[in-house]
Amino acid sequence: MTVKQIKPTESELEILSILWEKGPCTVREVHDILSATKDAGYTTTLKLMQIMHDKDLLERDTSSKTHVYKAAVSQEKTRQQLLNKMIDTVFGGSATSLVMQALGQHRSSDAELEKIREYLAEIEKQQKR
Amino acid sequence: MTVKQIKPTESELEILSILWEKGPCTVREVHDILSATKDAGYTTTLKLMQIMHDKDLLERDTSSKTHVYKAAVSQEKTRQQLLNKMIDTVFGGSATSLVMQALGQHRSSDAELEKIREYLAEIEKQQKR
DNA sequence: CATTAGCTACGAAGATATTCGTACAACAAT
DNA sequence: ATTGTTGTACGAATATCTTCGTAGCTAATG
Repeated sequence: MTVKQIKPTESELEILSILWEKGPCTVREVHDILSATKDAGYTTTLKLMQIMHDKDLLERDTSSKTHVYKAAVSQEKTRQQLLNKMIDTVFGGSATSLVMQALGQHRSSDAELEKIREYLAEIEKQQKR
Repeated sequence: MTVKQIKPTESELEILSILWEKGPCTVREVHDILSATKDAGYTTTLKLMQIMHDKDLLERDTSSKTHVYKAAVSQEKTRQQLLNKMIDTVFGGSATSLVMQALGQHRSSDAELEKIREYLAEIEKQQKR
C-alpha cells in the first residue's frame, strides 16, 4: 500500500497555512485573512474549503450552523512531502544540492548559521551509533 | 520591471530535466527517454515541447526537417526560483527551516555532511567582511 | 411579521494543463 | 510510382483549478 500523497494546490496551501497558524476557523475567518492579500469573493473561499474537505485535506465540524474547519494534514508531513518531491524532481534526488543552493542564496544571519551548525553536529552524533 | 518568472509545470519540468542533462535533443529523443517511465503518446510530447517553445522555455532549431530543441532557461535559475517560491509559500519565508527539514529527513552520508559544513564555513568567512 | 444579514450548497463559466487523433509534408524502401 | 515511415501542425476532447452567481435556509432586527 502506498502512502497517502498530500498534494495541495497553491490556493489550498494558502488556506492550510492559515489553519496551521490559527487553528480551527470558520470560512469567514479564513476569508478575512485571505482577502487582506488576495482579491477573491467569499463564496470562492467557501467552495475551496468545501473541496478541500472532499479531498480530506480539511476536517469540519457542522454541529452549528456556521461550520468550523481545521487542517486534516499536519504541517510537518506536508512540508516533508513537498520537500521530498522537490528534491526528487528538481534536484535530481540530492538533498545536499538543495541545502547548498538554499544556503547560498539567502544571506542567513549568524544566529541561523549557528543553529544549522548545531543541528549538523547533532545529526552526526546520532549517526555515529 | 519584474524578473521573468519561470514556472514550468510538472510535465514541463520533466522535459527540461532531460534537456539539461542531455543537451539539445529532438522530440523523438526526449520522448524515448520520457516513455521509459511514463506512458504517453509521441504527439503528446511533441505538443508539450511546442507549447514550451511558445512560452520561451525552449529554443529550437528548425533548419532541418527534424527540429532540435534545447532549454532556454538555466537549471540554476530555475532551481533557485522554485526553491525561493517553496521557502516562501511552504516554509514561511525561512530558508533555515527548509534546510533543517531537508537535513533531518535524509540520512546524509558523512561526506555530504562534511561538504555542507565546509560550505557553511565559507559563507561565514565571506559574511565577516 | 416582514426584512435584512450571514451562512451553505451547488451549478456553471473561465483558465490552464494534458492528451490524442488526424491531416499533411518529406523521404526512404519496395 | 506506390507504399510505409517519420516528422510537424493543429484542433479538439478531457481533466483540473479557480472563480462567482444564485438559490435557499436560519437567525436577528426593525
